Amino acid sequence: MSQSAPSPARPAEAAPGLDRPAAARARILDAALAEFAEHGFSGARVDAIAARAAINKRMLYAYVGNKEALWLAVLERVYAAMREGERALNLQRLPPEEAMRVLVRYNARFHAEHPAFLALLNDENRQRARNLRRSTRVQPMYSPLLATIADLLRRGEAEGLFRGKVDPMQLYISIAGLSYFYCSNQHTLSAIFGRDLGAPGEMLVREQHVVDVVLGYLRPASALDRVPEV
Amino acid sequence: MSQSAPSPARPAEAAPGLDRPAAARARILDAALAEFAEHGFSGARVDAIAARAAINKRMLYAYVGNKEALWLAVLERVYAAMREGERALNLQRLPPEEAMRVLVRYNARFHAEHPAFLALLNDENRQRARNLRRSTRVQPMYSPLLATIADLLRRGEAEGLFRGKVDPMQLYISIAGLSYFYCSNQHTLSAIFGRDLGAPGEMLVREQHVVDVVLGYLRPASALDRVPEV
Amino acid sequence: MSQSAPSPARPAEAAPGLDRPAAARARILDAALAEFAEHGFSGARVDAIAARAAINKRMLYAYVGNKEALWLAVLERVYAAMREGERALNLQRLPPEEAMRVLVRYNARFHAEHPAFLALLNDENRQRARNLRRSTRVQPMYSPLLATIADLLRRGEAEGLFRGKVDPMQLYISIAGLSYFYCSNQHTLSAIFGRDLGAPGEMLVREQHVVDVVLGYLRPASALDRVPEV
Amino acid sequence: MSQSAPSPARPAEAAPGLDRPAAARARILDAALAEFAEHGFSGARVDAIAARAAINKRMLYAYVGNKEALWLAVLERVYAAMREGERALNLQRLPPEEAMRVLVRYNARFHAEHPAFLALLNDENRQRARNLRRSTRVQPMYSPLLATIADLLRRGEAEGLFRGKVDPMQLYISIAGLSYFYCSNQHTLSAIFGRDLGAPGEMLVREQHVVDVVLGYLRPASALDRVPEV
DNA sequence: TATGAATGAGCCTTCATTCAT
DNA sequence: AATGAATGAAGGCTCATTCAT
Repeated sequence: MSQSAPSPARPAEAAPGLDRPAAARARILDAALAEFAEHGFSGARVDAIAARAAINKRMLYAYVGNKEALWLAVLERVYAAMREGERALNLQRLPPEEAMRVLVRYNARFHAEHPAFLALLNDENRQRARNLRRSTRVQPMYSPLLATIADLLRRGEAEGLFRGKVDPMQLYISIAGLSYFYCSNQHTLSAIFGRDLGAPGEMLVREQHVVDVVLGYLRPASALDRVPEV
Repeated sequence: MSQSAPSPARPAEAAPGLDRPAAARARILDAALAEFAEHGFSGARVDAIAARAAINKRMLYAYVGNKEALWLAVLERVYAAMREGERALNLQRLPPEEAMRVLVRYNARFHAEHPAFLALLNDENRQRARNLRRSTRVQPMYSPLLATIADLLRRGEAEGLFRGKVDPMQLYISIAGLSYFYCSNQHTLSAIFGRDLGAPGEMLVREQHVVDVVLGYLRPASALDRVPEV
Repeated sequence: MSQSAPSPARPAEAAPGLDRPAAARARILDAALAEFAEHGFSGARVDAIAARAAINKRMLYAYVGNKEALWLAVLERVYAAMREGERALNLQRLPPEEAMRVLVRYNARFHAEHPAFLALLNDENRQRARNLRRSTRVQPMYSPLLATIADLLRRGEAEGLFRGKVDPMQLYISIAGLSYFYCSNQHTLSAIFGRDLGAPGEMLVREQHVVDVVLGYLRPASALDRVPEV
Repeated sequence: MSQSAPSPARPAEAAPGLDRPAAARARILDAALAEFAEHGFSGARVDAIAARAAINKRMLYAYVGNKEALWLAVLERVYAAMREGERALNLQRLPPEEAMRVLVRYNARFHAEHPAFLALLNDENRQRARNLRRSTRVQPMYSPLLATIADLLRRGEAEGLFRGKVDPMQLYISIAGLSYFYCSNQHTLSAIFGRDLGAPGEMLVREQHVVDVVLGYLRPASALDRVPEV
């Protein structure tokens, strides 16, 4: 049909705004993310990725290089997505306490909604970040985040809402860890505690708990009259 | 037969108190833990495990069955070790705040000192706890822990030291997550933040931070005069 | 079309005296010779040839057919070049001994300067001359050569310079073999004898040796007063 | 049957004097030589080698390592065979002229009877002796040969049979080259000259020619009365 | 004429597992 | 109890060749 209608606007492809190669590359990365998350790096099968992406295996290699390059590309893309979401929160425009709550909830939900990302990160850590260390794109994403958090803490402390002397990096790691662990280890935890921690209700409970922990921790010693509410 | 005849007279083995098969089995599990942690389940090589254990590959199969059974055996052993350590803390004999501190620090150190355990758990979660769910040994280990924590929280609340309405399981997951994430993701975090988070000094800083977060969170709203000290 | 219109006015091409297709074809053959010589027929990559020739792979197929046709084209061209050089020596105009020396030296230098030709021939022989046998162009090149050599031998014998009963073909094969083997097997010989036989000085020594062998052999039994000089 | 007759002399194998692994290894090398000679290194198929050797592909890798190691093993074995034959000629016990004739004929026949060796050498040279250079076993085989030839030349010169100032290495390369080229390039030469140079009769003619060339060349200037006979 | 994308078969290598002793 | 040899099925990657434009 696109042959009989040679409108130059539509590049003969379904994917909107992407030419054929770019669309194929995107399909490949999606497929790879899924496969890697399900089976880990070693367990993932390039054939399976090609099949998922509905692309010829040879083209996959033409587009991405090899399994390792594919891994790194996926990793970078997913890091970028997470950071871009954080950036879009515009935390600096919110009052400190609300900003903190928003950040915590964003993290919790991102982790809950992107189990593949967690799986990927875990395997990358098993390899001692061998691939990520080679990337020049990820590290620069994180200094703005730390700056934002530092600013938040300063503002909160100035307003008497937050305790002082909190290291932004440690705090960020705590925020992330509180929901990361719950999501990443959801299956073993469920098995251990005999409870389905992946159920929607349970996720919400956890999210609230994480908010409570973070804000509870940040309370200044003198804030007897303030309790974090929902 | 060697089980029914624990005669200490036969010193054909180096391992003290273990008969030959038991020693071999132990060597196999050690080797498997290391190999699995380094390469993940799929990446681990049965040949490599046999070589590490200095045992014939055929014997390995005779002792453990196959790769999957090996995985589960390793997993159970490591869970048991961790829980046994927690049990030995005898938290119920300590005052609530100190008990909490001890529990948090134990967790932090266990995670720091057993990276292989974390790697194993991550891969098990990637498989949706397929193997762990089959285990009948691990789940029973954890109800006593939750009971202990619940008791701790009750006592702390009664003494006006802890806030009320804290879910023991959520708290335990938080305690674990705060140090788990830091240790498990140490390499990617180091890459991202351009800082070696595995350095001994950094580990201690983290440990203190985790203690602060947990106890800071647990402070009751009215505890204006209490600040967690080192 | 560019053949029927050899207007020198259209300078759209760098190659002088060649229209576009012919220039492309020449580039392809050069590229193929190099690639085939380096990697052998099976090891040569069509992609690499196209890249070396700076031409689209599809065009390569349009111009030459396929890998095998390409091989034959290269082979024929290189045979033709060698024979053309021999023809241009105009041996029949020289006195027999000098003519022989010139022929021997030409051969030696051609082999030394065209290692790719040797590599090609070797691989063609491995295939039992499968391709060359299909060629109708090469065989006719060689009868004039044999005639020339036969004439040389006759003249030399008549003048009492050469021994009699020498088969021109055997002699030609000997002349070729004496330098071919040295050049073609230069690397293994160098390894075996622990000496770099490819060094310029060594090549000259070899060339002189080959002249000595051929002329020494051709001496008639009664030629006590003649010694081949440099 | 070997089970019911546990005679320790027969190692349950058909191959005489070889245990199972050694026999398998020998079969592999034979198969590899044939395959490499027919198809070159790149064209040779490991599957085909395994099939020819009637061995499981996996075992082939267990025995030899990989394709390259296989190549080198074959190369070394064939070099050793050739040199061992030369050594067994016991040239130093023969009068110089006869010794030379024997050496030349041995070379010619070895080349004629081992086309696979030639094919192997050609491909090794295409790779610039990449593998052979790594071998520590081949080079030492050749110094005794050169010493023998040098001794031959000395004795011949002393007896007034050979010319002086002949470099043993150059002479050896000439001897080899005269028959190597004929054999190695037999198929292209046959195609070019329209004659089957591989026919038994033709081989004998060539052999005689090579003897004539070598001994003809070696004649001293004053040896008017000596002509090399058959 | 010229080109980027596509393809199916095949290659080297490795794996978890079992046989035969 | 213990071992070296064996195996069939993949797995990552590449190739010569052709399609669609």
